[in-house]
Amino acid sequence: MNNMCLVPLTVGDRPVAGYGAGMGTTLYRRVAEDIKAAIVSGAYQAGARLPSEAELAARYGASRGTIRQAFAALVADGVISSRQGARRIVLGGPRLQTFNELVSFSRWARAIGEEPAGRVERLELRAASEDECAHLEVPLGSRVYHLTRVRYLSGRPVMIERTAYREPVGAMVAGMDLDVVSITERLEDLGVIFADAEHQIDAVAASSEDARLLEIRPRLPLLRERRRTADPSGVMLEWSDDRYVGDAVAFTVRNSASSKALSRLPSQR
Amino acid sequence: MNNMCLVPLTVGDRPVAGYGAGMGTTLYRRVAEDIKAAIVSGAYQAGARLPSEAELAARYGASRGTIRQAFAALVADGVISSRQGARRIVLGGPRLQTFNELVSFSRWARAIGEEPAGRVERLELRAASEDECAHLEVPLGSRVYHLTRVRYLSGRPVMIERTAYREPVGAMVAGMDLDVVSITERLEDLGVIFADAEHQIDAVAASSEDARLLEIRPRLPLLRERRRTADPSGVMLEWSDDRYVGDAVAFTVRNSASSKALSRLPSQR
DNA sequence: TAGTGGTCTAGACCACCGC
DNA sequence: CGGTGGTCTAGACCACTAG
Repeated sequence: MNNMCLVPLTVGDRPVAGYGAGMGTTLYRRVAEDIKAAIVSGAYQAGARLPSEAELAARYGASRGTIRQAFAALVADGVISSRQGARRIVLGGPRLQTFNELVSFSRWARAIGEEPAGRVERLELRAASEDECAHLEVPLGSRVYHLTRVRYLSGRPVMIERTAYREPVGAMVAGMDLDVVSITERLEDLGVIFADAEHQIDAVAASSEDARLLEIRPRLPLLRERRRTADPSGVMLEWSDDRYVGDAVAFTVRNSASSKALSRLPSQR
Repeated sequence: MNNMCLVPLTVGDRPVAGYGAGMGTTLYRRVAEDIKAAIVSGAYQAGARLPSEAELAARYGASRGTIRQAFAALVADGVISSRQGARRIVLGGPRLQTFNELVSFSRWARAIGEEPAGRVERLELRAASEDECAHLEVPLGSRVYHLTRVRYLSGRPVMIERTAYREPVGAMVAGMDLDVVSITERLEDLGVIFADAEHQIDAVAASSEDARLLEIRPRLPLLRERRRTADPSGVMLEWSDDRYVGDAVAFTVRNSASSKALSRLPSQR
């Protein structure tokens, strides 16, 4: 019983991605990585029963608490399910994305093997509307940067983003080569940290400007995502209205009795 | 320092809802409930710093691990955020819903103070399509129950649900008074347990049938939620295609680097 | 009934934040 | 620098599942 896929990696390991693994990573993250890798590799199919806590604890020379922490991360990600008394089982379905892939169109595009691109339609510094002040939590009358950009997936226009950036960040955005780079990644290079995001998703008909920019007919259904992103201390950084061509994109959410991260709201009026 | 909102409830307490609280509940759930209640009551505004683990441990006479478990539940729910070295802070925004409110239209409607209703358009037992067999994970040629129902919020039609139920469950559904009851709640009374759900959300144009049932014009944008729900052992119970009137409903998702439960997918084609 | 996960404790060391 | 959260241990008892 040595060459199992769940045996801890020894040397020269370079964890691919996921739980922030790396060289100086924590034990429970590595356990979670190993289990996830084993699932992705097909060693554990959907519905398969995973090893018990006790077995993994022995295999890694770790305490039970550490193994439980690893499993908890996988449950939170919707990868496995857990019930008292029974072995944990693998949940099928699409692989989930990292937080960063959700906030950055470019990162998401590359993660699914598509080539992201962007074309700036409008960039301006202007007084924020009342609505924008509320969402960005800045005083009335503040000036914010507005960016309107068309995003492409392998050459096809699939999304319009209309984003308002709060002041310290807006100035950084204004100085970028917006047609090429990922703003999110560029801002992170500059020390801006995106920590929490709140997404609101609904369906709207394409306006005439939407239709022109996306090269579709007006009134076709668009999937709208309005997003607020905050830094680690809770300061709002951006407020964005993104509209996807209806047949281009869908959102998926996995939830269970223990992990509830999605909410359904009635729209105003 | 006694009558604080975070002091553990003594006797005769009847926790309202949320973390599965009740009389014979666990300590960490009660701590989480108390904190959440304090946030909802306004004692801790968005951005406020919460008490430290050590302080709460002392106040509840609990160990640090238990308090951490309570905080972890709140982080998973997107209610608070957490970073090493700094006090936890309250995140603003809409209150999230329980898993049950997400799966059951009726429960959701009542939670937001609206009166749910339903009108059966069609109910039939027929052979499942190839697509349905795949989603319900039943053999090709299986028979499944199909239900088409229009759902109302305080008298206004806002959603069409087209649901396929896997066999053991379908028979139960067929025997219900579908115009009145919540199917989900009724099934739970009969011992069926909904444990995990996977939601896929996109935008589509209303078909002529959609338009007729929802009393709107054809081609208006609808928010479509396709949902698969499984029982605790991973057996698929239902596969549903729900379509909401565009300006009636939106979904919101809160995510952060530690809790990633949402995924964005390109649709086929 | 044996195995397994859920809850809880008491203590330890470290990394990070803010003063 | 002290306070704080992040990680980890070793052990205990209980509730539930499955054979």
